[in-house]
Amino acid sequence: MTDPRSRSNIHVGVKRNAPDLNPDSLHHDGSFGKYMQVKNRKLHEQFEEMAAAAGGGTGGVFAGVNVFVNGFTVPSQLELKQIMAENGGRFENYYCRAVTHIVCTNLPDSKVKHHAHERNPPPTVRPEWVVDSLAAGRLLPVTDYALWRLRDAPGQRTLAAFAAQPLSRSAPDRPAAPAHLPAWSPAGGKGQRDQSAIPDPLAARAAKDILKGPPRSSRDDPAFQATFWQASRLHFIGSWKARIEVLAAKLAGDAPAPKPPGRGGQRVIVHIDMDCFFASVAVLGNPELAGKPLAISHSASARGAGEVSSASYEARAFGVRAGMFMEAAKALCPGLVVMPYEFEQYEAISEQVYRLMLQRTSCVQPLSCDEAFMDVTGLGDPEALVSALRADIAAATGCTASAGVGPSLLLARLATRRAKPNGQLLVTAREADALLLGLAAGDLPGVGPATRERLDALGIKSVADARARTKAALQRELGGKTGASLWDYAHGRDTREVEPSGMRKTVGCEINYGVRFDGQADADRFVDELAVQLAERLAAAGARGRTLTLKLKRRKAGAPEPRKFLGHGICDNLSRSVTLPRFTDSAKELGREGRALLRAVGVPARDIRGVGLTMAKLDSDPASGAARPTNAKPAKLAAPPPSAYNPREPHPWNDWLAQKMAEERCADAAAAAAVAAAAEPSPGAAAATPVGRAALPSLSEIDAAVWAELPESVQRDLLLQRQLAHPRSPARAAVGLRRSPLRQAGGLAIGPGAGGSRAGTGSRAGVVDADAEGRAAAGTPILALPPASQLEPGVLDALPLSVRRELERAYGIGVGFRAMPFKSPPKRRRGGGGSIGDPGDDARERRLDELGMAAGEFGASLVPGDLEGAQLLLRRLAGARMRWPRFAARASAAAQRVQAAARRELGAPLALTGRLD
DNA sequence: ATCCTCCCCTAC
DNA sequence: TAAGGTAGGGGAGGAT
Ligand SMILES: Nc1ccn([C@H]2C[C@H](O)[C@@H](COP(=O)(O)OP(=O)(O)OP(=O)(O)O)O2)c(=O)n1
Ligand SMILES: [Mg+2]
Ligand SMILES: [Mg+2]
Repeated sequence: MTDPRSRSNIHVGVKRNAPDLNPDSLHHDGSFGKYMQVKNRKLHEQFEEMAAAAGGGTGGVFAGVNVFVNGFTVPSQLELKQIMAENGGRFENYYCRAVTHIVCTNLPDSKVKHHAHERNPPPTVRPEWVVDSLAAGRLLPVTDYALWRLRDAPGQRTLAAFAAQPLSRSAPDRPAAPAHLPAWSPAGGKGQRDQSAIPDPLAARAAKDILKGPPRSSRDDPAFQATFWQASRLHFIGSWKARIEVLAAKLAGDAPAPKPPGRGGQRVIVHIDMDCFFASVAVLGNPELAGKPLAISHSASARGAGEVSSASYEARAFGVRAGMFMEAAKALCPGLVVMPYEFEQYEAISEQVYRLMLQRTSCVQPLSCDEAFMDVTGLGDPEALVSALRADIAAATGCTASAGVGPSLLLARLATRRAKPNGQLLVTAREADALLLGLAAGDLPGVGPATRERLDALGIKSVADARARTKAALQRELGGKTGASLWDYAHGRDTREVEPSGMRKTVGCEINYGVRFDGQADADRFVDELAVQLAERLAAAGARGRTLTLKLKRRKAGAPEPRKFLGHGICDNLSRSVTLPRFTDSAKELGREGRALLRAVGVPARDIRGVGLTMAKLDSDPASGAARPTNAKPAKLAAPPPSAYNPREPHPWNDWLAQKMAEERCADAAAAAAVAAAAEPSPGAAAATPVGRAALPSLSEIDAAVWAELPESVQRDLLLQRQLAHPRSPARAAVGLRRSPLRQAGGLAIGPGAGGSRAGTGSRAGVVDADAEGRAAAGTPILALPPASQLEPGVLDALPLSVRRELERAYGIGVGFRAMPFKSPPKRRRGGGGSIGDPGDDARERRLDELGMAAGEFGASLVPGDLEGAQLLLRRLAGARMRWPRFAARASAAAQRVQAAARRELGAPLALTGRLD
C-alpha cells in the first residue's frame, strides 16, 4: 500500500518522514515484511547503548558469543541481555545466522528443534550455561548444558510455537492423534514425518516464530510498543480500513459505475464477506487442515488466555467463536487445531479481493479487510455477478466468500449471514419480512451485547418483539437515534447508501495490553512513544489536529491480577482532552501535551493498565479551525481518585472483590452462586439480611427448573466455570451497557458515595403484601409505592417505558403517548453529594429508578453501598422465577437489569461467576 | 440552539 | 503465558 497522501499530495507526505525507522511503517508500504528488519535494527541500537552504558567492551567472558534467548528463561531474557552487554557478548533479539548459542529452558520448544536441522545449528544451552560461565570466568562446555529434548526425533511440533503444550488428554474425537501432539501436527495421526515433508509456508512460519520471545510488559521490553503492534490482530484489522481506502480510491476509476435506480427507485446492494477469513488463509498453506476444527490465535494451550481470532465452521459447530479465550475454545473443542497469524497473507489476499470487487463496480464501500458493500444497481443480473465474483475470489485466493444481495444494505448484510459459509443469497423486499421475523433482536446491526441485554430486560428478544413496540417506545429506552434505527431495521427499513467512507475524523493509537509502570517516568516515556506513533499516523493520514485525547485504563481498586497474562483486567476508563491553539502533528508537541494530560488525570503510574492517544479536530475538516482552545488554566482540577481507590478510606468494594478473587479459585463458585440464588427465595425477608454464607453447594445441586431459566450465557458460564472465558467483544472489555447506577468510572459500583448523592427511587421501594396489580398469589413480592405526591417531577419520564407503564397503572395515571419526534425526557436535578469531578458522579444517578424498581418489585431494597443486598436481590429474583411462573418474565428482566449493571462494573455478573474479566 | 467534553457502544 | 485496536455513532450534561 502506498502512503495515503500520495493520492493527492505525493511530495508533502513522503518528505515529512525522513528515514523510516518506525516498525509501524506498514502504514507506509502496506507490508509487514519489513517490520522485523526495522525492529531488529532498533533493538540492536538499544543493545549497543546498553553495552556502552555498562562499559562492557569486547573483552569479557562472552567475547565472541552471540546468544538468542528463546522462550522463558531464568535469568530472564532481559537479564541475559544485560549479562551479555556487560561481559563482551552479543545478544540477538531474533534468531539469525549470527547466533552462536541458543539459550532455552523450555524443553519442548519446536523452534529449537527446527534449527537442529540446519547444517550447522548453533548449540542450544540452558540459561545456566550463561550464569555458570560468568561465575567461572570462562566459557564452560556447552555439552554440559544441552537440552535433552533436542535428542528427540524430528518432525514433532514443528509448527507448534503456539501449540507447544501437550494436551492433558487426547481429543476424544480424534483418537488417532497422539495425545502429546497437536492433532493437526504432521506427526499427529499420520505417523512420523520427515522435516522436509513440511510445506514451505509452514517452515517459513515456523522460522518466523523464532522471532518471538516471551511476551513482555512495557516495564521490561524496550521495544514493547513495536512488538505489540506487530503482533496485535486488533491493530491489524483496526488499521486496515485506513489502508484499504487508499486502494479503493485508486482502483475505483476503471470500473462500471452503478446506474441510477430504475422504477421504484430500488437499488441492488451486495454485501460480501470472506468465510472465516483468517482460518481460511491458514488452510491455504496447510490443505490437510481443511475440514478440521481450526482456530487462529497466539495461544494454543488448553489453559491459554489468548483470544480466538477466527474459527473455522467446523470449530463453530463446537461453539468456538472469535473473541473466546483459548481455554474456552479448547474446552468446547479439545481437538481444536490452532494456527498462528499470517498478517502479510491477510493483507495480500484482502487486496486481491478488493481488486476483484472493484472490477465489478466502482461503488465499493470497504467495511473491513474481509468485507465490503457494493452497489451493483443496473449492472446486470446481480446473482450472476455475485456468483462470478465469488468464483473469481476463490480462484485468485483459494479462499471462499459468501455474499448477500438485497434492496438495502441491511438486507444484503443479513442475507450474507444466512448464506454463509460459501454461499450466496438474494433477498427481495417481499422476502424481507420472512427473513427479519426469523431473527433475534441481537442479529440486527447496531445491537451488541449491551443493547441486547437492555432489550432482553424489556422483553424484546426477537425482531418480532421489537416490531410490537412503537418507535417512540424504543427511542425512550435506547435513545433517539438508536431507538429509531432499531425500529427501522426491525421493519426492514434502511435508507443508507453505499458510499466510499468519508473523511477521517480522528487518528489514534492505544495499547491496553502489557502496560505496567513502576513510576511516573515510565508512564511518561510510554506516552512519549505513543506520541511518536501518533505523529507517524497523522503524517501517514496527511492530517494534523487540534484536540488531543488521552485515554487511560486504571486498574480498579482491589482488582486481582487479570486472567490474561499481562492483560488489563478490571479497569476504570478515563479520558481527558485538550484543544490546542494550532494544528499539530509534531511528536514532540504531542508528547508534551500527552504527558500533561497524564498528569491532569492523576492516575498513579502503577495503576495504569492501558494508554491511548487520539487526535481529533483534524485539519481535513474546515470546521476544526473554529474550535476554541482549552483554557490556559483549566479550572477543572485533576479528577480525584474515587473512594474505592483511596487507601485511607478502605471500601467494602475491596473486600467484596477480594472475596471474588477467592471465589475465582474455587471451582464450584459459579455454580454455588447459582444454587444460592435458587435455594432461598424468601421474598418477605428483610432486605438487609446479610448473605454471609461461606459454604456453597456444587453444580450438581442446581435445580433443573432454575437452570432452565438461566440465560444461556449464564448457563455456559456455569457449565464451563472458570475454564471458560466469555466470547469477548471489544466493547465488553470496556465498561458499560449504559450509565447505570451500579457503575461509575470512579470504580464505585454500589458505593457509599452514592448514598448522599441522591434520594434515589431505589430506596423508596419496600415490601408489602399484595401486588399492586392484584394479580399475584399470596406471598407474591410486590412493590410498595410512595405516595404519588412524592414522586419527583419527571421521574416517570425518565423511566423505561415498561416500568413506567406499570407505575402509571399502579397510580392510576393515564398513559400518554409522546408526540413525535423523539425528545429526551427532562432530567431531574441532582441532589448534590458525591465528590466534585468524580467522573461517575452523574452516571450513578442515571436510571437509578430502573434498578430501584427492579429491587422494589421483588421485595428487596437496593441500598447504595449494599452489595450483599444486591446479591440477595438476585437470589430472590431467581427464586421468584421458579416459584411464581407468572412473575418469571418480570423477575428475569429485573435480574438481568441488575446483572447487566454488575457485569459492566465487575466484568462479571454478581455472584454468578468466578470470572472477573 | 449548538458546542464541547467525557463517556459508552458497536463492528471488524 | 501472549500481543484486550480503531473509528464512528451516539448520549448526557454543562458552557457558551
Ligand atoms: N473478534 C474478532 C473478529 C474478527 N477478527 C478477524 C478475524 C476474522 O477472520 C476477520 C474477519 O472477521 P469476520 O467477522 O468476517 O469473521 P470471519 O471472516 O472469521 O468469519 P465469517 O465467516 O463469519 O465472516 O477479522 C478478529 O480478529 N477478532
Ligand atoms: Mg468474514
Ligand atoms: Mg467480516
